[in-house]
Amino acid sequence: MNIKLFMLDEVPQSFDSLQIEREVADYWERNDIMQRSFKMNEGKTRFSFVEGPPTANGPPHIGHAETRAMKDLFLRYKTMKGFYINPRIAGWDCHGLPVEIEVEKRLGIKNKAEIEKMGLSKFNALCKESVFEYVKIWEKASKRLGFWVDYDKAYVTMKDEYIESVWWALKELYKKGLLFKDFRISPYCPRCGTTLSAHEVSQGYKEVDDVSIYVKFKIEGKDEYFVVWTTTPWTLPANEYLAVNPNFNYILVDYRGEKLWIVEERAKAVLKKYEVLETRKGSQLVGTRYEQLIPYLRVNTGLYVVAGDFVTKEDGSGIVHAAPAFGADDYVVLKRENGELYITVDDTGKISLDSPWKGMDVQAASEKIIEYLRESRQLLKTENTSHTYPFCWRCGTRLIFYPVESWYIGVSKAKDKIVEYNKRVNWKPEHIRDGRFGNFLEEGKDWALSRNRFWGTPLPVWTCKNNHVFVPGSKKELIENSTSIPPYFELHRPMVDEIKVRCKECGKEMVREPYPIDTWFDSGSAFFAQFHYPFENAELFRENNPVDFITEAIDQTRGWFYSLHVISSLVFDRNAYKNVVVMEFVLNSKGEKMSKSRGDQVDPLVIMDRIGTDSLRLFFFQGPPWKTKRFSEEVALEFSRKLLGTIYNSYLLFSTNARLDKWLPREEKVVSDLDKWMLDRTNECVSSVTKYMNEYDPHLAIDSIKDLVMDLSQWYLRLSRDTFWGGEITDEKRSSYFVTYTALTSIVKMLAPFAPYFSDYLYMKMTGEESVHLSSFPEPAGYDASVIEEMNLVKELVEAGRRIRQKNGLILRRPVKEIVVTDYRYADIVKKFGYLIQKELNTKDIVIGNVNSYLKYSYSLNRKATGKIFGKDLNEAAREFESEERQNEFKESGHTTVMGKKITENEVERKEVLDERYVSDDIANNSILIYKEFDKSLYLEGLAREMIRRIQSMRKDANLNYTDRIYLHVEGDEALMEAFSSFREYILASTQAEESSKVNGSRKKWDISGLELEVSLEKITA
RNA sequence: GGGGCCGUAGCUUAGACUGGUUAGAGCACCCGGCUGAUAACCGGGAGGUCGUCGGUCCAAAUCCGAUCGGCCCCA
Repeated sequence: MNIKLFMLDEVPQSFDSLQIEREVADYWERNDIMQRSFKMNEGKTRFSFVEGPPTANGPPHIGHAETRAMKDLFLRYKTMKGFYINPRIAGWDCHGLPVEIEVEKRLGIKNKAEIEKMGLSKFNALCKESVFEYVKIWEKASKRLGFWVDYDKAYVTMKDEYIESVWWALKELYKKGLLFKDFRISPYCPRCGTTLSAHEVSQGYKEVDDVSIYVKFKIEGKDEYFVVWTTTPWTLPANEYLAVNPNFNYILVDYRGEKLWIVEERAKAVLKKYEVLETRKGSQLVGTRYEQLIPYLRVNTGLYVVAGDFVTKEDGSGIVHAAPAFGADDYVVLKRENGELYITVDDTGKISLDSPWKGMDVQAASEKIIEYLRESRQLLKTENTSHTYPFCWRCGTRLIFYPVESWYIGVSKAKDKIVEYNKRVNWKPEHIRDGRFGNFLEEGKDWALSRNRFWGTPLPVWTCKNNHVFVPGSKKELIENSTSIPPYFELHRPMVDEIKVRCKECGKEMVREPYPIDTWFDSGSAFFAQFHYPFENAELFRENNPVDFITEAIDQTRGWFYSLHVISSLVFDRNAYKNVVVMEFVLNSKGEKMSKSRGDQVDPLVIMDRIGTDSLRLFFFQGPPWKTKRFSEEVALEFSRKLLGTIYNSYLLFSTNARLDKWLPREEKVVSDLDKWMLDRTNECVSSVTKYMNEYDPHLAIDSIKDLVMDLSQWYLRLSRDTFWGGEITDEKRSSYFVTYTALTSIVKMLAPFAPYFSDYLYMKMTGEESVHLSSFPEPAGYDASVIEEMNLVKELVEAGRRIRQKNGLILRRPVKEIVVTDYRYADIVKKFGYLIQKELNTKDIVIGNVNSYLKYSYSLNRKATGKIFGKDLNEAAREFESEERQNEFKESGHTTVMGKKITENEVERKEVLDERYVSDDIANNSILIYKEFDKSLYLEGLAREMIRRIQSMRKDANLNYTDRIYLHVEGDEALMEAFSSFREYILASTQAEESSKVNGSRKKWDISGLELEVSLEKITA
């Protein structure tokens, strides 16, 4: 053990965590401790981490504080374990809709047209500016929280270098055939000319009454019809397929002379009266060809029945019309059937198909189409339906589903790989892997990458009129292929849009596809793009890939965790990360999500001002990270007061005494079994904390630390106080100081990642070293588990003794003659720790005995067996049998005579009764017996202790210091005076008193179990 | 509509994967103790239909099924 010669430093009597935090923060700042901790393991084994970049479009809330505390916890821990973490930097997510909306709000504008009007250049400049407005607040809160990462070297997703790395990845995907253009059927506002995000759509649902219709599709070459239901007649001209559920039963019915197919369960509701001709499974109808309902569109594909699991029998006819351009399910069918896409409506919501309805708005066209169908006798019936339908949240226009071109990442093509790699990730908690995350991966949906917006990483795709494609994988590649290049440009719109490329295949001019990409692709590239890989830092990237550890809240399962995983699987053919801790949300004290609208979001900075950073952090580490936590200041304070306050007090007690003895920390010979235990117990704790931290179970680690602190304070120090305040410094004292010192320094070090301010404060006080964060984590050492087991038995024994005393009115103050231990498990520990048990239980002796020596047996008549013998005299007989004479006779000979009848074992029940001089209780069940009778000497000693207690109480009331001496005079009942004279020396020494007949100080009368006592005392001055 | 997590004392929770003495702690509460850690410390007590119902089993907080409530993700 390497300990610096250093006098333990004093701490104030009262514990002020806020003051400590201020002092330590200031000290860190002045001495550059953070940067030095970053560098201290340079060249050693790496541990890698990536910060999940927040979009700083508002101030951080308490949930952000939790994730940042969790990240910091493991970074500090790994650093103390000797790992080198580089990069250890912040990161900021800069692009995307949230930023645009923030700017729109500020400008008071609300649609794309207005942005285009003001100019992209100006708008994007504002976005860029806006990003960093909140970063300062985030930095301040993060630093205060003790989240130690390098803020000056933060990666920033809007920098050209970062974007270039993203472009490189996209080019890799393109080369693998995993980046392609396709249609996406999106909610679309024809008036605003824009698609809406899921979030926007969900804001605009309204209850509406619509006309829905049932129409008849004629089967080719037969006089039979499919009954089809729709609420959007304007899509009928674009019909390409009919879908049935292969598992449902469909019936052919005779309905007013016509033969109609409909799903069995809906026939009654739709047709009322009919005759069933035939029943078939949906699967048997698949492939049936039918005639086009409305003949204006020339279709080359389709016009047959397909199977679709999405078909239900809740409403409609169980046969669904599919117009692939206007429905997501319909489009899936088209893809599967490999059909052609027909778009019969233009992007302003007007019919574009050459037909009587051309130029009409889709709603108006629907009415005309219904008329057309009625006239052509294809309409079966109409119905009024009330349902919820989405409207544009900005302008109130009814949304339609409309095909929008989008670039995709071919996730579905590589699904197996993605699913496979997920199995190698260590998820905390484990169920996320196969549950929420695994299920999502199984869906294997292609990733729609492009966005119809402005502020984002530009999609690096140029196309020409002949649909040839050029994807530059770097700035250089773009410049080399461009026909004209501005003198200065950056990889953002609109500058990048101005760059034109000549097509290598046809020589035509190529222009950039106008989209920026999904921001999740930006952040999901962080594990390589933060290095500007592959253009720079290739070695550093390799050393940090896959990343050892990431953690974020659970909303990132389909966000960042997903984008990292997919990008890494597709681009690098390996995992992005090895260990991921998924955190649940922080809720308010009622268990509800905190929200801006409720106004109960709490500002972490305000909380830290009030309860201190260490308290806030400790709150987060209670209970598993993956469990929701209800935040309350009271709960946070309670936990930290209990833990940190106890450690502080322990140090105060220890240092006060050690300083008086001028003890300097050094290794000492361990002399007592109690000391040995404390060391073993500390080592045991170090082992388990290390294990828990390595397994990413921080809550178990902090629990273990807390248990150790309690063992130190409530058991070890309590029992060692006598040793501490002996006069001279002895071997026992040295041993005890050394053990306490070892335990306390271990605790403080283990606690350092959890409560960095407090730990460093005490660490410096007790070691004189620079910082706990520049020190190393305690190494797990061997320990003797049997010693710990033994001490648990000692505790159990002492606890039982106290309990039995209390229950039997044997207050601890009065010594008892003996305690008998009858359980063999206790035999060894009584030999070893008997002195300790004796002291704790205030007994003159402790002995091991056989329980049978302390039990007596009493016998009573077995009433069932003897009822017939004695009849109505049974009660009298029983009384006689219980007399001493009969009992003795029975015990000696095994039989006796009662009321002239012979009684043997068969007529008797035996009961165990504890010797009446001893007591035990139900829980101890005679394994521990306390002798409850007092002889005169014990009685007097007890009275002496009673008197001491009263005198001490009066000393305290008189605000005397424990070194102050007093004059003392006592008067009272005879027994008390006898006790006083018998134990005079003991009483006077304990109370720092001299006897005096004339005392002018405080005077008080006491009642000690009915005995009167009058005490007078007075401080001796000078 | 689909999926996931959670529900144990007034509050914070352990135990659940792997069923087995009396469901274990801490805070608060009540009673008591200690009085050289004193605005600290120690002990005891009270407080639990383990959300509810059903099943499996000799035995269920634990496994299975349903159901109610909370939270989240997706449609």
